[in-house]
Order: sequence, then structure tokens, then C-alpha cells
Amino acid sequence: MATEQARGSATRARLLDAAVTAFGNKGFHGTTTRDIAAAAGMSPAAVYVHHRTKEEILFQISAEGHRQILQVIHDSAAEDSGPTDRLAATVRAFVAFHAENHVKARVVNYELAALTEEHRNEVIKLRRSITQVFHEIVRAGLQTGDFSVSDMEISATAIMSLGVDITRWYSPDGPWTPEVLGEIYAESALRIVGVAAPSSALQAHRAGAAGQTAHAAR
Amino acid sequence: MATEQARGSATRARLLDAAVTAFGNKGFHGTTTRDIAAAAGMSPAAVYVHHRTKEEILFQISAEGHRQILQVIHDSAAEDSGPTDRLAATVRAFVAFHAENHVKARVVNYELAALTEEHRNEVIKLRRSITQVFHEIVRAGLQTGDFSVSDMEISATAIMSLGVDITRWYSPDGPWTPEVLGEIYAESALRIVGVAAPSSALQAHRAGAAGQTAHAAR
DNA sequence: GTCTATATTGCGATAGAC
DNA sequence: GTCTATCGCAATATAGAC
Repeated sequence: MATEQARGSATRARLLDAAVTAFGNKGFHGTTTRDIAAAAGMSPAAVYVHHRTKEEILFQISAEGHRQILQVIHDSAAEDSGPTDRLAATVRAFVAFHAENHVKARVVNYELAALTEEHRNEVIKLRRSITQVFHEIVRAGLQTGDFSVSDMEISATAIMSLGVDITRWYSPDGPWTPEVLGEIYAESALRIVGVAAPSSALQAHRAGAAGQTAHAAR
Repeated sequence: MATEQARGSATRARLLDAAVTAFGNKGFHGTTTRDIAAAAGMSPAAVYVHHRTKEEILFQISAEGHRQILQVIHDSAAEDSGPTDRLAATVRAFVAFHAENHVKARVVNYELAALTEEHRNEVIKLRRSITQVFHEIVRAGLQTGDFSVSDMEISATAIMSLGVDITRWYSPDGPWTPEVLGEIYAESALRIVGVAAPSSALQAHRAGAAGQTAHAAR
């Protein structure tokens, strides 16, 4: 059972931060425990005072990251708002989080295969809760007639993909803040479910205004 | 200079296929050269008869995969068709390819960091060509007035994300064929750029019809 | 071109002093 | 709880016979 308390040792936090950065940039298998220790300013052995194995570090990051995402989208919209507002608010929060925390979110989204089966199953439960939030919003919008899509599940998946894929290409050096990205993607999500964006939310055509700022790996 | 001919040795092809599968499922750093050799039914040493290093195998896969994607989207639409048709055709082809070849495309999209700087730069050039295709279609649609978006680059990125992210979650055991996915995502792409889908392309509401088939890691 | 055997290095994890 | 030192093994890559 994973009933680990988030024991608040400063060293522990430094190690986890170092691991997030390393895993995010070089991948779990591309990162050595020595990398993590060095980035945290410690000896290789220090890692094992706080964590049993390298995989266990990944699990902590992954589980906690998923919980954080779940929290963010739960808190994003009032319970009593309609499907359109809920979808916009949820996407705004989901997208902004993925951009703001793109390194951590990269680990969260792309390193599931490196977990032990037991740990992976635990994380998958959290992922399913996240997926359900999007499914239920789209389902609600279809029931009220606010949304119109040919496949509920694919549409929800497409909307989530917008957020998830940000972690692959996003750079804070690029032209977009997490908030701007959240806003525009919220608009895109509404369009995907067949809601015409209110003209107030639709800013003037600024196509090409951002210019060619392409991040290398995009 | 990478002027390597695609020398058509059967053994070579078997090794590359084995590497695609292994890299796709366990990641580059999670795969050993012994894994590759074993999957190809050969001894560990046999790998080095055909490839200088493990990274060089990844480079071959990555470069060739990118070229294939570029080809697919180039061939997808007639030169003289309008932006709406071109966008739909390109997304259809792009998405179907990523679903059909989801393991290879996963390597293509997620293993750039494992390449040497030189190889990565070469691959990034190919990626830019792919990005440009989408940019130019959206730009064209804005110029003709067929499309309406608040940010050209973000919209093109969002559309590409639909295809790229498929490689993370797609399973052939799921309810969707690559073609169905391509069709629905083409519709979503049109909506993202503000084109209302023609009613002929919009199938009857079948929300919930697919049921709960969620793939584990989605 | 394929094999067996191996050189060599790097990595996860531990031992034991302070 | 941190360190230095190190164990044991796995990984990339090579040597050399057939």
C-alpha cells in the first residue's frame, strides 16, 4: 500500500526536484542515480538514505504529479457551471499546468513504462480519474445539447492530447505564456465539441503576428 | 553527411524492425543491444556488423520515419485543392499514419534527446519541414478567409498534437481503426480552424456508443 | 557475416566510518 | 544523515575463430 506521507525533509525535496529535471530531460533510463545525487549536491549514496530504489523515486514523482493534475482540474470550475464553462475552465487549467510544469508533466506522461507493474497500476488508476473528468464534461455537454461531436471518447481524448503534448514541445523561452496557451486551447476545445466561441473570447486575427519562433524540437 | 543508401539486406531489416519495437516499447535507453539482437534472432555481436553504434540505429529509424511522415502528408492532398480540403486530407493522412505506425512513430516523436547533437540537428530539419506543411495550410486558409483562428502557430501546433499524441495512447486492440481516427480528427482540425464541418461528414450523434473501452495507459 | 568469448566501462545499490 | 569506498552485475562494443 502506498500510504507514504509527504515527509517534508529539505534534502528529500532537493533530491526529488533533481530527479524531476533529470528524468524530464534525459528520461528515466537515461538518468543515473549519480546524476540525481550530483544535481542535488550530494554523494551517490545519499540517494538511498531517502529512497529505496531509483524506480521508487519515479513512482513518487509520477503519483504525486498525477494527483496534482487531478486537483488542478477539479478546482478549475464551479460544480454548478454549465458544460461549456466547465470545459473551458478545465482545459484552461489543464493546459496551463502542463505548460507551467512541462518538465514534471513530461515525466508524468511519458515514463509510465519504467514503473513496476504494481506502481504502474496505481498510477493508471489516477490517470483514469483524470480521463473521467474530461469524459464526463463532454458527456454532460452532449446531454444538454450544448456540444455536438461524432464520438464522445475521441473528442475527449483529442482535447486531452492538446494538453499532454505540450510537455513535448513547450519551452518557456517561446512566445507563449502558460495562461495564453490555456486560453487559446480552451477556445480550441470548445470548437472541437462544436461550440462556437463567443466573440468576446475571440481575439482579433493575429495570424503570423507571433512570427517564426519555432522551438527546435517542435 | 548522411547519404546512406537503404541497403536492402534482410538481416538488416530484421534488426531495424526489432529495434523499432524495442525502442518503442521500452525507450532507447531502456533497450539493450542484446534485446535487439535477441528479437532479431541473432547474437549480440551481429548488431555491430550492420550498425556502428546503438545510437546510429536510432538515427536510421528516426530519420527514415520522419521522411516517411513528410512523404505521407505531401502525398495526401492535391496541390490545387483549397485550404479546407487540404487540411482535412493532410490531417487524415497524418493521423492514420501515426495510429497505423504508432510504435515507430513513438520512437520518431519521443526519442530525439537520445540522438547525438549532429544527428539530432539533421532530424530537426526534417521536423521543421513537417511543421511547415501544417503552418502553410493554416496560413493559406487564413488568407482566403476560410479559416479563422486567434493564433496561426498555436492552431497548427494543436492540430499536429492530435496526431503526435496518438502514438502515446493508441492500441490496435481499441475500438478505432486508423482510418476512423483520421476521419474524426480531420473533422476536429477543421473545427479548430473555425470551419463548420459539412453535414455530410458529420455522422449521427453516437456519443457513448463506443462504451468504456479505455486502454490502460490512456 | 555469424558466432563465442571477452575487454571495459558504467550503473544500481550497499558497507561501514564519522 | 552524510560521506568514501566498493561490490556485483549489466551494458556497449570489440577480438578473433569459423
